[in-house]
Amino acid sequence: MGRYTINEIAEICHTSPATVSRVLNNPHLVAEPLRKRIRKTMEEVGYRPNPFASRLSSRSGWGLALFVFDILNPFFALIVRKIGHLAMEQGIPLTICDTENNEEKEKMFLDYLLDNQIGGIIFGEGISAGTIERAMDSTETVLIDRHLKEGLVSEVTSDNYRGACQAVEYLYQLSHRRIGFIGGPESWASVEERFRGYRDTLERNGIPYNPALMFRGDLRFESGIGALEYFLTLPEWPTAIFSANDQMAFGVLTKAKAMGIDVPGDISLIGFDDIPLYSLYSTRLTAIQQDIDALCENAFRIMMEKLNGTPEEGPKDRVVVPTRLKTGETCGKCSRP
Amino acid sequence: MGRYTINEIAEICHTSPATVSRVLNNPHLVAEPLRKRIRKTMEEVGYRPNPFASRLSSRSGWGLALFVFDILNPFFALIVRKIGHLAMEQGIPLTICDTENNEEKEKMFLDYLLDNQIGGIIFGEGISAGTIERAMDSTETVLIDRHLKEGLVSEVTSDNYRGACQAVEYLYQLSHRRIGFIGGPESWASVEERFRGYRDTLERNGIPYNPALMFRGDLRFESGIGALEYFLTLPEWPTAIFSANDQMAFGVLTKAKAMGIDVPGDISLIGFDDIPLYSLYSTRLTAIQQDIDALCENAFRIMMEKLNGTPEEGPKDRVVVPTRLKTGETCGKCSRP
DNA sequence: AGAATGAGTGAAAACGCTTTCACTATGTTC
DNA sequence: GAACATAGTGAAAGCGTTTTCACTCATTCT
Repeated sequence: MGRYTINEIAEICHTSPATVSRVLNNPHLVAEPLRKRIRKTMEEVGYRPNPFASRLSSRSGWGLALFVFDILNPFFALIVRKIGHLAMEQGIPLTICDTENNEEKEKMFLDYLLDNQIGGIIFGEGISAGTIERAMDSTETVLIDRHLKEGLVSEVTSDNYRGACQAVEYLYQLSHRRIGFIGGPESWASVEERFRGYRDTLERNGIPYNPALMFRGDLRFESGIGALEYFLTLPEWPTAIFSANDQMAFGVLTKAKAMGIDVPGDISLIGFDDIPLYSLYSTRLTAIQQDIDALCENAFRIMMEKLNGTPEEGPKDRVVVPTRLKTGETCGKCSRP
Repeated sequence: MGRYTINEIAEICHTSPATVSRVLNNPHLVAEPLRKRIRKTMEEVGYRPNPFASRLSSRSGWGLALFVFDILNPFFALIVRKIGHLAMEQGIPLTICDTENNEEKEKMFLDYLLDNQIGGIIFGEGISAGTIERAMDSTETVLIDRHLKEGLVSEVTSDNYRGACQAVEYLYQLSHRRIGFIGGPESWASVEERFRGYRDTLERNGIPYNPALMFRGDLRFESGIGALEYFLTLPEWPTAIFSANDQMAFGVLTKAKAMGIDVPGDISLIGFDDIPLYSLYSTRLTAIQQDIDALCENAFRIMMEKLNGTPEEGPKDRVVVPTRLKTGETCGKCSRP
């Protein structure tokens, strides 16, 4: 525990508490030799500033929070893990808010955080716009893999559009022409981007967009199953399916196996995310890989800049992280007309 | 944000800050009418105490932390979620520490938490004894699904021993006599309990324990695969397998399917945990179900009692939560001698 | 009746830090 | 050489609570 106080350090060094405080917060205001002496003493006695006193005095917020809508989803679990480590390295407490896709819970978490003068909040995809906007009024915010009104918020996203293009382009190269798409709720901007990428790439290759080949899921495993069932009711089955995330892709895969449909023999399948956990499955999924570490590092860096830096109100940062194609065993040359 | 201060409330109510503070912390010390008036005013102006001032003044720690060794494991993710909500309901910040099974990281997290005067720490299974003991010296600790030296720490565990007995008893009822067991590292006490339950139940039924039927895994999916491979090298295959957790059981299941071995036709399989997430798989696993909610609620309750209650140093609490058998599709009547 | 008890309250001193202000040496500028 | 910056430092006043201590009335006990 923080045994020593700033006063004791001051006494030992024959200086004043004010100066000691300065070497902590504005080192350049203290002359070199004195600064070194104070630093050394702190080191020796193992001085730790009392965070409560410091916050009370400076009236600034403390700590970060991370909102995710489903911690059981490995994509978010990885984000939680990564941000958790980044925060710890900087000595910043991180509160995880798992909203379970429930606006009521979002509100409770947010109220509670604002009461406690949180320093900043990082929001993941799937959190309602209302909650984010309310947070923005009172604290620093960064969005990770989530898009809100242009230019208003700092956000870090994968290049969802380009990623989707890569996926469809790849299937096109494999001679697929009837490509199904499994999307998500319209409110998820990042997933809508993938849809745009899908549609544009088709059209760029001279294939008109066919709404019958678009199935809206909810990004969960089960909707993958539903999607495949739907596609099989079509007079002409798609020869390939692009799923907006891995979980649904695995729904497709599982259902296909259960029905004796061969992947990629009968249908090719490509996912989005490339979650390492899914190596559990006996079949390695081909997918567009998101660089989760880069996503988190950028979001965290921007947050730190906001917390430390001058509160200049310029245009908000916007970082786009590239994706890459990770080939697995679920895509093959098209075998049907 | 906490706009009003205790002084302003006092002024409005024509009383002193001391009295206002008392209605917050020791309401019984304030006479009824005055107390009501103060409460009403707080309500009206939306008073929120400043947590920093409060902690600074009372010199007590703040917030809780939860250590888990792998947040990608759904069993722990569920614990994180549940404890997260319990904490939020009580208005207590919760820091998640995902140690990734790495003692170095445990140490960093702990140092950091102690520096920041954490109020209490809840440890999950898989955290090293050294870390826990160090924490116990400086802050309140509760163990969840983790056993340490008898009587020293408060702990909440599933009835691992009884659960294992249930599993083996069930297989025995189905006429299985050659039952394999997939265990975990010896250092995981909860898993060792399952082993004890396995062995004792066999012997109670007149079946001598056969070390060849015991395989030590690491609780990960991959070791399930390894376990099955090992069992198949035996001159006589087991007719049933009891896995100390679901993940390894799914390893077995996946490998069995890949090899064309029928479950439960050729081999029956029972797991431990019963994680809902695994409903993903097309086959519903038979498993011993742990009551995660009860585990978390008890652990949290004990922690709250420690934080609020008198610091009496009696024997530590020890809560054991019962398990139940959840039948799926992976166990059947024994078909081989 | 006088003393002793106890409930209810307020004044004031912490808690450990930040920050403003004033002050003293040093340069720097015409 | 007077007027003025500028760097470096300390004194002291907060920040919003909690907590100790002392005080005032009632009430109860001899």
